[in-house]
Amino acid sequence: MGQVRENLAECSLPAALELMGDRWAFLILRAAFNGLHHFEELQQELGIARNILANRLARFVDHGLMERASVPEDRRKIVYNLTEKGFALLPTMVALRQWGERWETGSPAFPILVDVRDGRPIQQVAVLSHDGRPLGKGDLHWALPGDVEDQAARAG
Amino acid sequence: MGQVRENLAECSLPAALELMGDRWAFLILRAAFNGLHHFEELQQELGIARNILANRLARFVDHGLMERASVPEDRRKIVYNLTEKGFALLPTMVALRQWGERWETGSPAFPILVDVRDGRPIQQVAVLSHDGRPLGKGDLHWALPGDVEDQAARAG
DNA sequence: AATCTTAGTTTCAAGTAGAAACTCGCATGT
DNA sequence: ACATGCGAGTTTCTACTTGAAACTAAGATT
Repeated sequence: MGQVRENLAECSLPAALELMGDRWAFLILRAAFNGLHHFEELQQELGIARNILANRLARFVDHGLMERASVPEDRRKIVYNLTEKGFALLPTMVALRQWGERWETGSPAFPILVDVRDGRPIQQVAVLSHDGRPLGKGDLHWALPGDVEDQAARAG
Repeated sequence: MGQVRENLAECSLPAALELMGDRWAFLILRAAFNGLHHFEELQQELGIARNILANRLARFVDHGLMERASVPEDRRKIVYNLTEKGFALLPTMVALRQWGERWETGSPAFPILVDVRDGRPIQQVAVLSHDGRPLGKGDLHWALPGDVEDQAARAG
């Protein structure tokens, strides 16, 4: 992989990490993916401190990852639902979980994610080239604006 | 997506997050992907406090994400290199960055990652079915051990 | 009316992050 | 050989964050 020393701080990773860069963020997200929508459910399932959970949920709502609505049938209850933006973190979450399975816990944790159509397990999340080849260690390169347009022009 | 309330804590996400669940972990990783291998380089590039950097590097080495070696030509210098395990976090990191580009900073940050062969930008990291279809909100389901083997047997 | 639930907030102790100064082995210039 | 500088940390001390537990305030239940 090439060396690009300029501009490392200007990418969107820091922005993403400001929200997701703590121990609980992905765990709350995963619980939400799994159909937990209420404060008490989340708190008990995760074992997170109540103040921290309240703080994180508020942050998620502020940043548009979740929507907070009260339930009409029982107006004490609040429902937290993932927005499209929140759901868009699924690939990241799955990638991290798969990494953990492969390299930390030593493989297939259950439950596993399957395609609802055929019940088959999903693929490993990978970095793919434009035509779908999986890209590894030596296959990647950082490019600046000019480079990419040149290449696209040459290719197309 | 189905509801699986049992067993949420038994998956590998918490294990992965113990290592990667802080603000700096992915930034250090990314810097390493980008060819920064020395303490001072990392410290200056990231603006991280020296004690925290030292602590994180030690943890990465402990957990086998990086290898620490001293440089023969200048024995003051230490080189930190990603192991296979560390490199295996690339899809997670790229997924998170792409999410940030799409939803936080509002798109194409430079430099971008391209395939070194043809110079073309990489695909969006996605969750794919066994046959390569991208899977979205309603397409996923959590399955327990028995379910999956049944399906595989039925399909194959 | 009394009690229970849900979703928080408050309080305070303990832990972690951050900035700055310090150490220590090694290299370099003279 | 000696002074100076550098690379990779460590120490110290302050400020912020986390976490556990108790508390609160609407709204539901009996």
